[in-house]
Amino acid sequence: MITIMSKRRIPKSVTNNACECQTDLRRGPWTLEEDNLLIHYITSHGEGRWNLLAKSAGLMRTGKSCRLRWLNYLKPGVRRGNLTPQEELLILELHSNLGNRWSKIAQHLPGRTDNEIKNYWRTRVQKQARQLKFDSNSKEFLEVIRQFWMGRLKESMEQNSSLASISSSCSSSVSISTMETKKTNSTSPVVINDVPLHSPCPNPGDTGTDSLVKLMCPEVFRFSCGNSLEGDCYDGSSIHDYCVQELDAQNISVPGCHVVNFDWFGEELIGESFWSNDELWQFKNIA
DNA sequence: AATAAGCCCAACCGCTATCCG
DNA sequence: ACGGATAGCGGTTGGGCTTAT
Repeated sequence: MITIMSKRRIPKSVTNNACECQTDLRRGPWTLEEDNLLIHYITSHGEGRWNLLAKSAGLMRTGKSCRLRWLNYLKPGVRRGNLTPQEELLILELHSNLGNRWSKIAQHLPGRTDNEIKNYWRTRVQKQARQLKFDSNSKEFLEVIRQFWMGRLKESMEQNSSLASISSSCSSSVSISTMETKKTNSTSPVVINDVPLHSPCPNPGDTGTDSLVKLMCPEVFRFSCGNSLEGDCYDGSSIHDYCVQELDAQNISVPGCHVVNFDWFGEELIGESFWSNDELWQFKNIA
């Protein structure tokens, strides 16, 4: 039995909602008693006909409210709690294909609701976009998501799977090019590895750091291309210093691409901190 | 310790699509 | 074909909680 009490809006009455044609309807957080009524009624009579259901169950709620409460909270199988890296990755992938079609995305994540996914997107992903000063729907931000966020998620999944415990002196580096898309035989759309993943770095041997430089400041990347960055173990500060140094050394004036006073990310950005504060810096495009 | 700011997410709102008589 | 009821969707709100000052 789900007994999590809602902490939301203070219940209040609304009189004579024109659509619901019912007086003195309750709004706000659901009480345990209401939850029990709803669960009991649906267990006995099934879902559907929500307005009728609300009345028959003795709930002073709109049918809409009952439906939402059931689907998002009470229905058996609804999962709560933090999204797994697999789920996050799948959401990012699906959103890149489907856009804000939350219900469609939710169909691929059993137990997760469209509301939850929507909230995740708004609170986590759009927050990232704001911090990077991107439009969350912009091509640039989508690229950042593909290159780094997804990379970190895949990396995390690999680490969690304990398939390899390679000790490295550079565990925090982003090595997208080495991330493999593992295949499974599953036909379920839920399985992340069956989702066509975006291509890794175009250059074999390209390091995550190189990719970051390339993405954030292509002009610097071009100068460093082939010379790499002496390994794949650079934190954000090093990259920034490198870019500034290269820009200065080459006397590069880069239209639309500056390395500006960067602003490190906080530690607790996204769940398990896939983007650490040493991996990205803020930059601006100057048109 | 007190207060402010920001985050999280359940719940609501408005709109559109679909169903059904 | 029409209109009302219902279902479903995406956007928005706002209150409790956490963190920063």
